[in-house]
Amino acid sequence: MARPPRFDTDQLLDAAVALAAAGGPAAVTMSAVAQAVGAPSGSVYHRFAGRPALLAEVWLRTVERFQRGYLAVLDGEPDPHRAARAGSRYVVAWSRENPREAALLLYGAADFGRADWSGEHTARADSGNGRVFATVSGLALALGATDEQARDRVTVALVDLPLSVVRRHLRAGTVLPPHAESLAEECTAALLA
Amino acid sequence: MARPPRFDTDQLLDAAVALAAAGGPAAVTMSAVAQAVGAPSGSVYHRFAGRPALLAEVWLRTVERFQRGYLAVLDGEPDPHRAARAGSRYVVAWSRENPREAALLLYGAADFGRADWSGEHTARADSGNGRVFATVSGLALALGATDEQARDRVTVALVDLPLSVVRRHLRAGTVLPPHAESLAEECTAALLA
DNA sequence: ACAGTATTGGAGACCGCTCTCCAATAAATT
DNA sequence: AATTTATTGGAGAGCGGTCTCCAATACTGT
Repeated sequence: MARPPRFDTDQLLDAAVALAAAGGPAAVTMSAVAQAVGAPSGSVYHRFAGRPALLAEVWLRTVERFQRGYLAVLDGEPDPHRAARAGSRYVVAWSRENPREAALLLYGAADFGRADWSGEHTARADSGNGRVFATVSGLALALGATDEQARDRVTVALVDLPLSVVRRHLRAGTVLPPHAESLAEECTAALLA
Repeated sequence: MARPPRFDTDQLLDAAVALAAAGGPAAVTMSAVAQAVGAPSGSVYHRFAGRPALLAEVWLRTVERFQRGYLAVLDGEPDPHRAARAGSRYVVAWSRENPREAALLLYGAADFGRADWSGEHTARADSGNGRVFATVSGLALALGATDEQARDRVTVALVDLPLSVVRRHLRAGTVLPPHAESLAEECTAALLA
């Protein structure tokens, strides 16, 4: 019924991921993506309404891919301490397997122009964040964290700390050391003890 | 001997800090800085050789201001455990007092165009990082960290973890909760126990 | 074979940013 | 008062990025 596409959406987003990992969100321009896959700029604008839409899609695809596996790990383990350790380890392992996409996540949605996103895109972002927040809150409750500081501590242990372990390596573009998974797991366990 | 300056270097750098805190490194353009202080673009180019030089100066001034106090705290306390706790607390307290400059430090030198810096600027950056690295290494030794994983754990406890505590609040532009200092201190202590 | 349609391919207007250049200006020195 | 010098003030060229627009294209269903 129509001419088959030579450049599909995922191919363009893959190029955008590579550009962002190498040069930050600012390097993700419509022309750079077009040039990276050898497409004319018209093809890029055919799939994305504009640069904000492209940035939103590349951010959301990446963060949703990560969250899917992360939530599966946290929900798949009934014991909260073991769930926390597995989650921490998962963050590092996922970053090792997907270094370019992990480098993206070290930035924030704001760096990807969240202020210019459409309502649908911001809603998708909020929805994903809400699911993670709910799961972490449930885990914090199971761990007996009642006051705000204790809940913040669980958040640090589950989310921020494993990201810290990988941050310096990803930013430098070097591979993660072999012991990174166990380091993150031990640190998380130490915070929850 | 000459006409007195209406716009001095620190004034321009202050404007650059505000712009970076609000919109990231990409928002720090020569014209934006000029417009922020009401100066013509010529005045900005009179003080900075170009955009890379401006970005280098704003990054280095900020990171050096932070490191000065941080190293003083770490070196001022002979007991390594107490030094670590004090350092962790200092990171949070400094961020509370200097939210815009702290928001800068959440980015990396690479985001401020380190690749385009002059030799002098990269040398300054390396020198500061080297001093911090030396101090943290000395502290790790005093804490009995022998293998690489143990030393990484000290680095996480001293540097990455307190930064994680403040990251989400700074990125969101909200004030740090009152218990942030003690949260960071307790987490650091837990990792070093 | 034919018509319909999504997609390509690229030209070009528009805009903001970088950087250069130079005359005008205002203090300090003699 | 004359001279010197750092700085201001702003105009404008050049460049790269965004976005629009439209003809050409290549495939699908009938």
